[in-house]
Amino acid sequence: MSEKLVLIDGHSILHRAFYGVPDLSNARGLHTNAIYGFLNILFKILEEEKPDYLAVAFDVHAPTFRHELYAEYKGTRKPMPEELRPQVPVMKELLRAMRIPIMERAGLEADDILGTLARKAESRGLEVSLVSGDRDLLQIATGHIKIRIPKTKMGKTEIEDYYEEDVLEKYQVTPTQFIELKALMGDASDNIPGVPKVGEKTATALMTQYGSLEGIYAHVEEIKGKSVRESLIQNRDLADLSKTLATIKTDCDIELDYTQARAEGFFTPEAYALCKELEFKNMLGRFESVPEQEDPLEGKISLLDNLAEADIYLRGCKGKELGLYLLRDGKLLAAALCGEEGRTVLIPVQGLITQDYLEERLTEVSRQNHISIFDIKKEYGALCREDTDRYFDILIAAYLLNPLKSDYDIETIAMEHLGLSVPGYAEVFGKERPSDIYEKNPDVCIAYACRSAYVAWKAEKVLRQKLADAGMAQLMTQIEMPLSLVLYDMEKEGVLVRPSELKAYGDALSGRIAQLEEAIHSAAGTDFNINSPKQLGEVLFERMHIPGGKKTKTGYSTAADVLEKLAPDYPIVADILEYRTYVKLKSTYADGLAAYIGADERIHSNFNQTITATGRISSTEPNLQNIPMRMELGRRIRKVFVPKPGCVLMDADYSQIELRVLAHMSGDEQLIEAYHMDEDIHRITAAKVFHTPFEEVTDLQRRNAKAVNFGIVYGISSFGLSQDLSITKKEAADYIEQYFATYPGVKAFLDRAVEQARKDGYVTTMFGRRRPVPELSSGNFMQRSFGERVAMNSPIQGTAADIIKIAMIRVWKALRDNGLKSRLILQVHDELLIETVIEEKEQVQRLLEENMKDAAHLAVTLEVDLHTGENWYEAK
DNA sequence: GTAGTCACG
DNA sequence: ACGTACGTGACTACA
Repeated sequence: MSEKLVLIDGHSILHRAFYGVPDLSNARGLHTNAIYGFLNILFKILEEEKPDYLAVAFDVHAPTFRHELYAEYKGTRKPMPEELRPQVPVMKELLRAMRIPIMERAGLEADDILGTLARKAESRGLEVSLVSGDRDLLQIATGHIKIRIPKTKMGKTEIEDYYEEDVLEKYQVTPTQFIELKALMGDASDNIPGVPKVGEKTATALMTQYGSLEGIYAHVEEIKGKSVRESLIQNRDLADLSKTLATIKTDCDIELDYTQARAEGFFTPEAYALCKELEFKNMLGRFESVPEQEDPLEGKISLLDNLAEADIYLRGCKGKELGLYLLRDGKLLAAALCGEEGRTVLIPVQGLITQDYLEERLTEVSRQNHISIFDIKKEYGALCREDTDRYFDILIAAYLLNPLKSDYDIETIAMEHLGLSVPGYAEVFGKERPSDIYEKNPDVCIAYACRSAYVAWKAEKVLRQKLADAGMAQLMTQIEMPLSLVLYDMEKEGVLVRPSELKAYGDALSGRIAQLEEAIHSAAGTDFNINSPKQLGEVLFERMHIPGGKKTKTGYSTAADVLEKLAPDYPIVADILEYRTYVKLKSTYADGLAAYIGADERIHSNFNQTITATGRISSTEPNLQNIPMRMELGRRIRKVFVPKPGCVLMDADYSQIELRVLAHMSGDEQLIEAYHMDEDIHRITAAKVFHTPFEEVTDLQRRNAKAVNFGIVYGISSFGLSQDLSITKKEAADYIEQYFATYPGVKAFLDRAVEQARKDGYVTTMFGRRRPVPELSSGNFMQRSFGERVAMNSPIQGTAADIIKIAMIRVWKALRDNGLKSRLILQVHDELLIETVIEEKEQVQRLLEENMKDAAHLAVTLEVDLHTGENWYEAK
C-alpha cells in the first residue's frame, strides 16, 4: 500500500476553528478556542487517515507574486480578529513541541505550498490529503489528492472530502475548470477580481457548455443573456488576471523533509506541558508518559500509622487552619491534614485507628479548627455540623469564580489558582479502586492524599482574595457555605415514596403502551422501533409520505412540535405522541425512580451546588426537580411522594419570582406599580401593552402578554417569541416594542446588562454572583446573540436562585433553632418542600412564609403560595 | 459518546 | 444572511 501524506493549511484551519468553537480562554486570559479546534481537527484526521507523513503550512506576511500582478491584491485571508491573532504563535509553538514541521516561505501562500508539495508527493506515488477551509484548493484534487474541508460546529467536527470525481459531482466542473469558474465569478472575500454580473449558476452553465474560459470566449457572441455577454466581452482581461491569481502554484521551489515529517512521536513532554497550560484537559489523555513538576511535598510528608502518633498530631494541631483530604472508597481509607508549608500528615485507617475512631477525631478537630476542603458536602458526615463559618470549600470557591466549567477538580484548582502542577485522580488511580492501589502502591496514594490536603490548605487564601476582589466574599460565606450544609441534610433526609403505588402506576402505563404500539405498527404496516427517531422519521415521512420536512442534521425531526401539527390529520401521529408520553413516564419516572428507592423507602437525590452557570441548584440520581406537573397524567406520579407517619407535606413556592426580581432590578415604575395592584400580572401587562381596559382583556391577549413576560426573562428575541406564539417575527417584534414602550425601565435594564457584559465580560446578580459571558466577544453572530440573551437572563435567574438559597438557609436554621422535627427535603428552583410534623404545622407554615418573603427586600413584595397535603400531588 | 427527545422551573 | 428563546438531567438509539 502506498504511503500517505497529510498537509494542513494552518491559518485556514485556525480561522475555521476560531469561528466554529465557542470562546475558550485559559487562566492567563489567552483565547484558546482556535488552537483547541485545530487540535480537534488534527486528531480526528490523524485517527481517520493514520498518515505516514504530516506537515502544516502557514502564510508569511509578505508580498507574493499575486501582489506584483495585481496591486489591490490583499491576500486570500480575511482580516484576523483580535482574539485570534495571539493564538497563531502559540499554535506554532505547539506544533513545534509536537515535532510537526511548519512550512512557510516568504512570497508563497500556504495554498501554493500545499499545491506544490501535493503534486510532488503524488508523482512519488503517495496518497495525499490536503486539509483546508478554503475551497480554492479543490483545483488540486485528483484521484490521489484528496481535499478535506472540515466544518466545526458546536464542538463537533465534520469533514467534507473531495477527490477529483467529488468536485465534478458537486460543482459539475473538473478541478481545472473550477479555477476558471472562480475567475468568472470573482470572489469578493478573496479579493480576486472577476467578471461582474456572472453568478454561480450562470458561470457553471457556461463552463459545462464550453469547457473552459478560452472556450467561452471563443463562443462569446453566441451567449444569450445580453448583460452577461457584454460583461464578459468587456472584462476579458480581468477574467484572465483573475484566473492567474486564483491558480495555485504547483511548481514552487520548496521541498518537504520526509524524515522530519514522519507522523509519529507527537506526544512529547513539551506538548503535554503546553496543553496543560492551555487547559486542554481532555487532550492530555493522549499523552502516554506524564511528566510532572517536582513534587511540592517531597520530604514533607509524615505517615502517622499508629494511634499514639496520630493522637499527638490531632491534639497538637488545635487552633490551626488546616487543609483536609479524606481518601475514600466507599469507606474511609485515610485522612490527610496540612497545617503548615513544611509538613503534611497522613493518618490511615489501620490497626487501632479504626474508621469510627478517625471520624470521631476529625469531628473533634473540625470543632476547634478552621478547615479548608474540596467538596465539603461529601465530608460533612465526618465533620462538626454546628455551623459552617469554620469551613472553606475550594470547590465552591472555584465554581463561584468561574461557574462555566463542566467539572472542577483539585489538580485544576492547583494549576489555575496556585500555578502548581500535580497529578490528577485519574493519573493516580485510573479506573481502579483506591483501596487496591493503596495496597499495591501505598506511597503513591499517600502522596496524592497529602498533596490534595496541601492544595486545599494553600488555595484557601488565594481563593478568598479572588472572591473578595470579585465582590463575592459575602456570597461565599453567607450563602454558599451555609447552603452546602442544608443540601447535605436534604440529601440525607431524602423523600419517602410508596414503591407499590409507583409499581401500579407503571403497570397501568404498560397496558396502554402495548395498545398504542400495536395500533402504530398496524397503521404503519410495519413493525419498527417507535423509540428510534431515525426509524420513526423514515416510516412517517418516506414510507407513509406524510408531509413534513427535514430539520435535523441526521434526518427528519420527529419532535413534538413537528408531530403536533400533523396529529389532527394523521391518527398514527396522534398515537405516537401519546405513546411517547407514556413511554417517557414509564421509563424515566415509574421505572426510573423505582431504581433509586433505598432500604428506608426513601429517595436520596443529589443536590449539586456547582453545576449551573446561573447559580441554581441541580438535582441528579434521580432528578427530583423535573417530576411531571404540567399534564394531569404525569402529575399523578406526585401521589407516590408522601410524608412519613405523623407528617404532612408542605409545599411553598414563590409566585413569579423572576418577574418580581426583574421589577426590582430594573426599577421600572410601571412594572412595580403593576405588582402593587395585587392583581393578575399577566392580565395587567396585557391591558397596558394592548391598551385595553383591564376588565376587557381577552384570554388570548393575556396569553400573549404572559409569553412576552417569559420572553423578557429569557432574553427576548422576536424569533423566539414568534416560535412560542406561532406568529410571525414581525408581529412578535411589535409585541416586544409595545412591551418596552410600556415598561421602558425594563428595556433600559436589559440594555445595561448587555452593556455590562460587553464591558466587563460578565454580568452579576443582586448578591454579587458572576456569570461570565465570553460569547459576547465572539465573531460568530449566533454566539454573540446567545451572549446577549444570556446577559439579560442570568442576572434575573441568578438573583432568583440567590434568594431561594437565602430562604433555604433561613428556613433550615429556623427549623433547627426552634427544635422542630420538620425537615426541608426538596428544592425545585422556586419551591420548597417540607416534611412537616403535624403538630408543628402552624409553626412551620408561619416560619416558611416569613423566611421566604423576607429572604430579600425588593421594590415589590415576594409572595408565597403554600399548600399542604397527604402527598406531593395534593400539596401543590 | 453524541443526538434526539422530553420532563421540570 | 446568519438561525434561538434561559437554566437543567434522564432515557433511548446508534455509531
